[in-house]
Amino acid sequence: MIDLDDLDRALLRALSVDAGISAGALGRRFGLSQPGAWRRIKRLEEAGVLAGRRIEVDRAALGFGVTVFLGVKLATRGRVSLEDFERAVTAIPEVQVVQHVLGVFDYRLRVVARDIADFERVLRRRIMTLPGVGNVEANVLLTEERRPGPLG
Amino acid sequence: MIDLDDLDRALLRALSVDAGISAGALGRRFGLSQPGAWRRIKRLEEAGVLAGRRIEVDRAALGFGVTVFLGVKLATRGRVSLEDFERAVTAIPEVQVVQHVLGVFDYRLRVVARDIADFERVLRRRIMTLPGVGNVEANVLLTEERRPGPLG
DNA sequence: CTTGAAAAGAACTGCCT
DNA sequence: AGGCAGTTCTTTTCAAG
Repeated sequence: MIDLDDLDRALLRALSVDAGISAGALGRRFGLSQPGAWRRIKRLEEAGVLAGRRIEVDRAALGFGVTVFLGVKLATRGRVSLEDFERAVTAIPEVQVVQHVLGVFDYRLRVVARDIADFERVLRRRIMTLPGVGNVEANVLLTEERRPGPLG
Repeated sequence: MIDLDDLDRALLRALSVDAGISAGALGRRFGLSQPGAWRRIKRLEEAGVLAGRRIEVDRAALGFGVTVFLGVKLATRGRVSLEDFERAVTAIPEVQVVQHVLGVFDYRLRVVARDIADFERVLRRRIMTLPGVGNVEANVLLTEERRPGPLG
């Protein structure tokens, strides 16, 4: 667990908005030289704070206009059912995120579909047939806003 | 709404795992020249499919070991309360994601905290005091797995 | 920490098939 | 659409203050 100074936090915030900025541009923005900014970024990567670079895919542009969050409560319990469920849910292409959680539900899923009719097909034929599924609760995404979050 | 061929899908899948791969390396992997791969990536960006490049920050490495998903039902209704709620919730640094949803809840929040005691502080002093908050439901994150999802 | 420089590599452009 | 060759820019490493 490393702790960052203000400059590290500023760099992480800028990279959270757009990871495509060059080290030189970042340095100019925050009063550092190009190698100076570069070394700080490298240090954050080696410390594991900067865990990776990912692209953001606009699902709506690909015709997947519906995103649904599902809370899933398993009916059966025990170690076996968790593994069975995870293996089966991972095989569904429409499932984008699988979160094992503690609380009212056992799992939270992020599911994408072309439209509501397509989502109903996924729900009935894929989700409800998963091994051990009990209660299922759905929330349809309207808008989503990501924020930098706390950085130490 | 553009539709992709197999090569576009392969490129997007590879970039979903690691957006740091160069166009040259991608081309070698899928039988394209460097400019060939580069032009496809550029086309995906201009079509809006590749919406951006983001970094992934490991919150646990920064001392934020607890992630909680909150479902929030507003008590009061109407256009005003939605905007009030959104403005207030956006000002909480621990709130990483704000999702306006349809269903049992009105909003879903992703909240990070240092530990459970810290989360309780955020919940009592920040979340429960938000304008219009009614029912709140919590799920604590254990593990999370992201998958490429469908690409057309 | 900085500047400056140099080598390697990646990004980008034009022309051609 | 794709490849080849060349140019420009960034990354990456170095020396020195």
